[in-house]
This record gives sequence, structure tokens and C-alpha cells, in this order.
Amino acid sequence: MMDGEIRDKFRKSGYTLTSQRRAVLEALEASSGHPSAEDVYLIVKRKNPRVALGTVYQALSVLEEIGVIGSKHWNESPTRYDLNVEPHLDIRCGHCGEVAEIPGVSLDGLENQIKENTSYEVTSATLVVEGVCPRCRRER
Amino acid sequence: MMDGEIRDKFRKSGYTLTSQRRAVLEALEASSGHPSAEDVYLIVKRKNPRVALGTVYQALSVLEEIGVIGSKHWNESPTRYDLNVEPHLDIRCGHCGEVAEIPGVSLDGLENQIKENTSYEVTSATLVVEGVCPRCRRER
DNA sequence: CTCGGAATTAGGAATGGTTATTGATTACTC
DNA sequence: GAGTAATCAATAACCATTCCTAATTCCGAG
Repeated sequence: MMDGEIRDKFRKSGYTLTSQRRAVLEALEASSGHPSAEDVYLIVKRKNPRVALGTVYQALSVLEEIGVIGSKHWNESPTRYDLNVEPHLDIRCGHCGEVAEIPGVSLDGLENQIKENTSYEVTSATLVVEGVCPRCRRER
Repeated sequence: MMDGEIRDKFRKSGYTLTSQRRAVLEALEASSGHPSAEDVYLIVKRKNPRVALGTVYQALSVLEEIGVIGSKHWNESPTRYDLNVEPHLDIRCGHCGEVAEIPGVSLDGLENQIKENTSYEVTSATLVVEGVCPRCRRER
């Protein structure tokens, strides 16, 4: 995934692809699902203990700005980051916090419907879904 | 709106309808749109300067819990509260922060589609829409 | 009405995720 | 290689929200 597309986006944006930003990206690839900034920080620190949490936040915000990663925010929990930048659905378990993707839901037309019904200029639309994961349901 | 329905919900829940909670509800009615906890606090304080911000937060969470009000949270801004508890769409202006309702968008079927495609037990689904309001667009 | 226990409140301190600041380090440009 | 701009590490500051505690209010039983 560390391919030319990413290099391209960096070049176009004017930001530089530094080792820290690459490390953040690699951490995102390494982590199973939808890590928080803190999660990413811990992974990056295993290889480079000198990185600061602030650097991770800054890197994540740059990566999101240039469209390499996406983020989602659930109430009462830190923002989660994601390599999947296509419109898609994620659900978060209210008990254990685990985030999973929901496939097969069509969001086509929804954004258009929104745009047709508001005088605002729509810049983003995120569907925030919460629930209880199967494991937590069993353990209740 | 301070009708029996609300009294009912309080009775059923076991919470008591105190003067502070009534004041919070009235502030929500008085405020034009989708106030934050701080907004509500300032309105309530005009009549009763002794209320504490924490009390407003507690009242809002009780009111939401028993289904009298709803809330929505946008990234990088405080949670907004709303007397409209029906599923509906709100959009927030990223410049001035104003929140407005988007009418005419059908959300029917979306929740069902979600439920059919995940093994999670869905408890809530909120569509968070952001954009630029007409006024801010003009002033740019 | 009055007492006692439970719920609620005011006030303020604490929390936690995130952002801002600062001086030092590193990376491009010529 | 010098000069300039970007980035970094470390840490302080921020801000919405929650937590804590003592004081107050509410409510039912007598």
C-alpha cells in the first residue's frame, strides 16, 4: 500500500512524507481494525520510542487532509482512524469499543437526497452506528 | 409542550421532574435551534443564576434517557440538544456552527438494511452531516 | 406536620482526548 | 555547505464533560 498513489498525494499537497508519517501509516496497516490515535501511538513507539503523541495526532490529521486515511468519531470515545477512505459503514460496540465494518449497505442516493433538500453546501456525511457486538451480547 | 406526556415519562422512569429539569426543558423550547449544554446553561441562568453547569448536563442526560429530548454530536464541537426525538437529519455549518434541520430525506429502510448486514445488535444510528450554510458561503 | 432516608443540587476539582507552543532538529533550495 | 522552511519532541494548555462532596430538597411513613 506504500505505493505511488500516496507519494502522489503528498507531492500534490505540499506536505513531505517523513519517516514519522510513514510509520503512522504502517501502524495503521499493522493494526487489525480501527485504531485510535493512542493505539497508533503505541504501535509506532514500539519501533521508534522517541515519537511524541502530538506528532501522531499531527500526522494523522495530515494523512486525513490529503485523503490517505479516513476517520470516524463516536460519542464518548476517541476518534478512530481507518485506511478505507471510500464511503462505508462502521459500527462500534458500546460495551467493548470494538469497531467493525458493515458491508452491503447502499449509501448511494442518500448524499444526493441530502444535497437536494438543504441550502447548505454539503461537505461530509457520516453515518455513526452503535450497537452490541456478538461477543458482548453472549457475555451479558 | 410541558404536558402530561412528559410528566408520564418522568413517572415511569422514576426520576423526579424538578424545577431545574423543567427549566432546562423550557430553555430548550426558548432557544431557537439546537443549543449546546453551555447555551442551555446560559439561558437557564438568566432566570435562576444559582444553577450549576453540571446540573444542566445531568438534567440533559436524564431528559435524553427518558426520551424527551434528543442529542447529536459533531466532531470538534459540543453536543447539541433538540426537542425533536423523531429520526431526522440535521446539518451543521463548519464555519459558524449553526445547525439546521434537513427535511424531506427518507431514512426508512436504512436502519433495516443495517440490521440485516451486521451481526451486531444495533442500538442507534445517527447521520452526521456537515456543510457550509448559505450565509457563510456568501461571506467567503 | 414532622422525621428520616433517598434523590438532587451547587460548586468546584478532575479527567481525557486533543491542540497549541516552543525551541531544537531535520529537510529541501540554491 | 549556508539559509530558510518544515517538522519534530516535549510539555503545557484547552475545553467539553464527568466526578466528587457537602448541602439542600423531595417524598413517603408515621
